[in-house]
Amino acid sequence: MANKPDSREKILQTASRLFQLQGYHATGLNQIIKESGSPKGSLYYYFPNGKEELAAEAVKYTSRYIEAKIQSFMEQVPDPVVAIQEFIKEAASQFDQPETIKGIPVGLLASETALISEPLRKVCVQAFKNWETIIANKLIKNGYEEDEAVKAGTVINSMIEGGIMLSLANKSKAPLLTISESIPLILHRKG
Amino acid sequence: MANKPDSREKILQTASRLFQLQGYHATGLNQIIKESGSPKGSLYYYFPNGKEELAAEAVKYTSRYIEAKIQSFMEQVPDPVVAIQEFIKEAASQFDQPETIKGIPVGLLASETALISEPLRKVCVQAFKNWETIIANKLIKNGYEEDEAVKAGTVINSMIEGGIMLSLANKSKAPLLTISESIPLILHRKG
DNA sequence: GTCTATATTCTGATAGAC
DNA sequence: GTCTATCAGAATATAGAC
Repeated sequence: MANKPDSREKILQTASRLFQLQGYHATGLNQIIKESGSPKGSLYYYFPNGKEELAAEAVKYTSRYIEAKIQSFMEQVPDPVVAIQEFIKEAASQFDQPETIKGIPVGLLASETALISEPLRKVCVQAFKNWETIIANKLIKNGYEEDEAVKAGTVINSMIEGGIMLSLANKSKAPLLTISESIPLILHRKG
Repeated sequence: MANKPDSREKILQTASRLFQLQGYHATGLNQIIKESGSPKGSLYYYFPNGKEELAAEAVKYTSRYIEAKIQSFMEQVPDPVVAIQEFIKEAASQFDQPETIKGIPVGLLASETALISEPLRKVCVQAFKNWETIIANKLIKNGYEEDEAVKAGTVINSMIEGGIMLSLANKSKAPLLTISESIPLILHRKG
């Protein structure tokens, strides 16, 4: 059980990176198979439903990565305000120099496909929900009422996604850092 | 001076609508000329630099429209918190039923093109800056310190753009309404 | 099962008729 | 100046060799 679907993994990894960076429509299947080094036949063998299926799997792949990262910050930093701020600062750091930008989670792909593909829309919605739940659970664990925690999760997720978009457009980490500064305002002490 | 560049205006109007709704890469020039009823020759006559120039003009066109709308809310509602909340609620209303969705300002196009077209990136950045300035000026007029007002403008703009994205993906106005509820937290009384 | 070569459609762009 | 017909290339997808 050592060398199983290594080719599938490579395609998925390359696709995830390119979809995040360029979006759905700007990323061609030819580019994916070229950069991953795999032939096009493998792509349709592993993802019989073509681009849409590949993109859906890529979103799940990216989502799990981000989930793990958020979870890690929440577990390691006791104060939820500081934990969220540290996560945002880490996300901001990549916008320092344009050539270091690695990806724009799934906001871009979600916007592109929400009106044209139900399967893709649903995996994006699920990704957002998972992230928001991790944040909300951290807040609940720290004394927040459930309803307030869930709403705060949505607000913080919006701020981060919007902030990533502004940082990308401005080629500057400044917008995301400003967002980070405002987190204490959203999470005023409750309990 | 009655029937001047009526054809140009029609192309621009159709292009603006489609770019907002579908994004840059998903919107073909053929679709624009088909829906606007104009021939392709006219498009390249009025926009010699092709798709990129047309998209840049479309962003400016959309930006002016949104500017006027924000300005209108800021002038008619005295309290800045209520004014911003009313603007967000109006933006949210279109996500009630999917078929009524008119557009996603410029966030989608900005994300798609930030890394591949400097001219497009710059017009998007300018649009964001204009909107943020209108909000910041309203806050300054109501006793906010300039530095705080500018930062609040960025935060609110991020929340709105992120909220639009979430509402689009969820096909629900709920995320934007939650954003609206959280505006008082950002704009706690200062002066 | 893995991969290559090809089919079909559509893209942005242009040349040139009127 | 206004528009039509067409270009070369890229898109997704498939057929079929091995």
